[in-house]
Formats: sequence, structure tokens, C-alpha cells
Amino acid sequence: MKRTELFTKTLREAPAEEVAKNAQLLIRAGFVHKEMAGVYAYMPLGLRVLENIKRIVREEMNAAGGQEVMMTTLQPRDIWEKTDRWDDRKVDNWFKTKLANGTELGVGLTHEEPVVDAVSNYASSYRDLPFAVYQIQNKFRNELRAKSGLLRGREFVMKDLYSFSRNQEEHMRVYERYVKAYFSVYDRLGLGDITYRTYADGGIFTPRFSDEFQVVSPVGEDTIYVDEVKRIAINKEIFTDENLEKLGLKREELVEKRGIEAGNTFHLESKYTDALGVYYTDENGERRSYVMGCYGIGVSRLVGVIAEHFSDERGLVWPESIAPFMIYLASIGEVHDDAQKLYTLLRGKGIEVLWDDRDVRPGEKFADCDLMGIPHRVVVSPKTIDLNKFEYKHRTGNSAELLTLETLLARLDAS
RNA sequence: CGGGGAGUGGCGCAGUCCGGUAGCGCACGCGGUUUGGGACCGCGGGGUCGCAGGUUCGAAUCCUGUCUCCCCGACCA
Repeated sequence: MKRTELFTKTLREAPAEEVAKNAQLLIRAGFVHKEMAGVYAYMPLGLRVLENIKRIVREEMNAAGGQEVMMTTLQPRDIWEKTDRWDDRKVDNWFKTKLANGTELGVGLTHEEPVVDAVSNYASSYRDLPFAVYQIQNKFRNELRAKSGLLRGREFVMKDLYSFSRNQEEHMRVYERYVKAYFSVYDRLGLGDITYRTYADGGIFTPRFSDEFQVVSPVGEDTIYVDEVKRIAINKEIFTDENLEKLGLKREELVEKRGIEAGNTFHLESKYTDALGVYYTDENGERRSYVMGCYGIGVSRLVGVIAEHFSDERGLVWPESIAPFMIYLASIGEVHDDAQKLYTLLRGKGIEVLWDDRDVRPGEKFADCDLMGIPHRVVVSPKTIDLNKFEYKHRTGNSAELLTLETLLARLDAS
């Protein structure tokens, strides 16, 4: 894409109302637009990042056997009453609305009930099991207080997956498979080293712990205790001697840290299927309860987490796996034809290039390139043309170097 | 929802205490000089000062109400 075709602009200063680093940088660089508290719209660059994260999540969920669906945002009241989750005193962050005839509707905040309801039309035999469905969709939660930029919003993009198994043993195999898939996701996002599987409260309907995937960060909302050798952690909310013993953790081996919950997985047992009267038939023709699991990843929250973590005093520093563009091509001086040639050549190789073809001074191009966090910067100028080379610099590098076309392409291939 | 702070062109701010017809920087438009780390000069467009009442000859400024935003807390992916 050419910079002159991109309608968004960069700002020198962030809006005063934004304090969170992730929101400040994303707004300054033109990635997101704040619609209201806790509600952000994605502009072209931000959408590219969001879609890249979705792609990675999708690939890993598919690889683990998940089948993608898309449930609805509008929710009928009856199925939620069956599981006792309609009442505002039970679930206090519903957004609700009405049909013209007065019928009350819910605006989806999670999808256990509708997924169970939909699945019951198709799967009813042990032969169908196990299976899992997932979706990547906007969720709406009426949080009392939105904060921390993209980290806690009222409308956000979430991947939610629901597994259905025959029994506990099968469920645990499936469960661990998705836990593994989660780490593949975090690894590919560059967060693997600072993400800990964290034991947390499992909820009212299971004696078991749930797992949270906590990204260590000073701005995290959760306090966790990390065993850095075993690479697991325990959330402060269940930090008791009894639980430590149960989990085989020793108080003296744990380090207190702050974490951002970037995902979680729960054992749902048969709570929702039983409540909705949905069962399967086993090989003996007997009616049996499903064993369910649910698995969430805050996709839009990850945009904020990564912006927060991968940034420096000059701006964002996207990992290549999700960067909006791979290369920032800055043309300096009267070099349009040469820049065009390189632009076409790189795009022909399937490389995403943002060509800054504006008639502005070099410093402004470099500053924007750094602020936007594009991994590779290539400069075409009269000087580089005279030498028959290109100037190359990595976002995290200290200095630029002059490379021939072949070396440049090899450098990009290697990364 | 409790406590604290703040709403003035798209963004950052001054002006509010002490009422007199709105200003600066960035961004935007035109002209010119510039051109390797956010250049400079000149000219120009854009704001019913969050909203609604009230006081006053006169309100961004004083009074009342209301909406919104941010921070801390409680709650939560």
C-alpha cells in the first residue's frame, strides 16, 4: 500500500484522556479510533494486526481439530433462563435490548447456551464425539468500568471454543490438546516466554481449577505467583496453603508478578448440557451427559497486550508474525521510478510493503516508520541508487546498512 | 457503584480565581524557500467554549441541574 493512499495520519501527541500506553501508541499511530469508553474501532493498520492475530488463532484451533462456526450476537431469553443466567442479579454485565413487539433479547457476552442449543440439533450419538466448535466474534459486556485501553473494553473480539466429550478421560485429553494449542498461539505471537499457565478458580460448578494464560506485565490486573522452573503459576485469588499442596507448589519457590489474562480454559462438566436437556446416546443405547470444556482467547485484548509489551520510546514494535506490513519503504528525493520498481518486485514476492511515497522530509518518514512499528525499513534515495544498493534497517537495530538487492532479499527471507 | 480529577476547532493546551464578544502549538488549504531523524516564512479555513436552565446590559468565566471522559477501589476475558 502507498502511504499517500492511507487515510489515517500519525499524531505527535496522544489524546489526554488516554493514559494506557497501548491505547496511546495505537491511537497516535492511527491503528485504532476510540468510539467511546472501552469501545475501539479498527482503522486499516489496526485491522491488519487484528486479522493477523485471528489468522494465527484460527490456524492453531483448526490444527487441534476445532470447527469454526459463527453464532449470533442477538440472544433469545429462554435458553439463558434454563441455565439461570438471564437474571441481572446472576449475571450483571448483560447488555439487553428489545424487539419491536417488546420481546426481550440479550446481546451476546459468551456463548455456552447457544452453542449447546445449536449442537443438539446434530450430535446425539457417542459416534459423534468428541468434537469442538469455535468462533471469533465480538462480545459485549457491560463492565462497570472500562480501562487500560484495549485491555478491558465493553465490546471486544474473542475466540471462544467449546468442546464436547463422552467422559472425563476423553475430556482431559481434549482439554490438554487445546492448552497446548494455546501455547502455540502465544509462541507465534512472541509472547511464549512471558506467558504462564496459571491455576485459577474453576467457578461455582466444578471442584477443579481453571487455567488462565497470564502474560506477565507491570500493567496486569491480576496478581499471580510464578514457579519459574516449572513455568506454571497460581492466581492470588486461590493462593492458599491447601491449594498449593494440591498443586504441588511450594510457597518459597514462587515469585509474585502482575499478569494480563490473555486467555482461559474451563472445565464445564455437564452443567450447561444438562440444564438445557441435551444428552447423547452411548453404545448401549443409554442416555449420557456430555462433558464440556470452554476455551477463550481475548483476540482484541492481545492487540493491546502486544502493543503494551513490544514498544519503546519511539513507538510500536510489532513481531513479524502480526505486523501490519513487513516493510516500510521510504523513498527519499526524486526516486519514484526506482522505488516503484522495488515496490512492485517485493509485492510480487508476496511481501506486504507500505511505501511512504509522500513528499515529506526523511525525518518524518523515519519517525512514522518507528511509531507504526513496521519490522523492516528500506530506503531508496539518490545515494543508494548511485551505489546500486538499498539501505536497510531493522526496527530494533541501531544503524542502517547498505545491501545489494540479493542480500536484501536474503535478509528478508531469513527473518 | 464509592472516592478523586477533567470537558475550550481533528489533537495538545492557555484563558475561568477577578464577567466585556476566544487565543497559541500540531494537523489542514494556498504560495514560496527547503530536503537523511518529525524544516522555515507568508497568507487562509475551521470552535453556539459538553449539554440544558438561571443570574446579568453582557457569561468560556458566576449559580443550578445533567451528560461524558480519565484515574484509584470493588467487579470482570
